[in-house]
Amino acid sequence: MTDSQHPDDPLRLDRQICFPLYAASNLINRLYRPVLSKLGLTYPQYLVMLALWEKAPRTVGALGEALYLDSGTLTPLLKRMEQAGLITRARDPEDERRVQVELTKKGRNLKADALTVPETLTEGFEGNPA
Amino acid sequence: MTDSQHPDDPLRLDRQICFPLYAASNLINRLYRPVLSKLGLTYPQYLVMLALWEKAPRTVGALGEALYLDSGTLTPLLKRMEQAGLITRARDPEDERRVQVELTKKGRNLKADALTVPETLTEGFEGNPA
DNA sequence: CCTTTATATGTTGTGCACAATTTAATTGCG
DNA sequence: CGCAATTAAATTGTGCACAACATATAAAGG
Repeated sequence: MTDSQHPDDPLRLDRQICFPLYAASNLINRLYRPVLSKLGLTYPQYLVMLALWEKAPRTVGALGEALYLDSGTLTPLLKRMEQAGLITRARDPEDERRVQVELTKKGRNLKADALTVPETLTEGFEGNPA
Repeated sequence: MTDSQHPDDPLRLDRQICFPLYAASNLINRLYRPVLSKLGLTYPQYLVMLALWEKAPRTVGALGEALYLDSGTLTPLLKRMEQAGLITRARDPEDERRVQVELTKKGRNLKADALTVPETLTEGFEGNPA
């Protein structure tokens, strides 16, 4: 109906490349949320943990570069993670402008639990009976 | 370096499918923001306008189905668009549970300006000198 | 009728995401 | 040295996005 009325309209929703990307990103967030909440993490917090499990300590700026996020997003997020006892935040004595983010023991130990996350999310795919 | 140390780690950031999707969605938002701000729209508001330019009036629920968003997201967003004079919100007399969202004249007229959005965003691609 | 039950939207609270601005520390450079 | 320019984070304000809950209307069953 819409198609026959406006076949060439560049503003048709089903012509947009970015909309499915936006919708998929929201969907991902919804899928991860119940799984990650068992670990006490949100999706962006989970990404920070992935980055830190690979390499720590890292500065706020280095985390932002890895995750394509700025300090206005990361600072409050990291403060919540510090409150949760997963990380520490400390000014770098070498350069007092920088804040070094380090894993706590609790933060390092969380990786063992996180290992089940990828498979939990792929359950139900590829003929999985669940 | 990370690869040689943890070649099989399923939690490596560069093994995640969802992370590039998340990062791309944020990037899209950043790209659209300056272009859409000239129209007085945010990206989700732009999607609502696309949906309404195709078919209006629509209920809040129908918009949510089209855009994969719930009422907790849409209600305040639609109120801001109503404040901006782009839409009207009115209870459906047929079924008072429903709220019909209709375009105002200003909202309909905005489509002419929005037609430049897709090409503005693709400038710089495909050997475009800009 | 009249009481469930379902449906549609709104409200509240938490947590991003980002632009714009601010603060503070470091680096140049004359 | 002295001071402008740069860099790194933090702050502020706006606007999503969603879960959990609340409200109100409508439909359905006895």
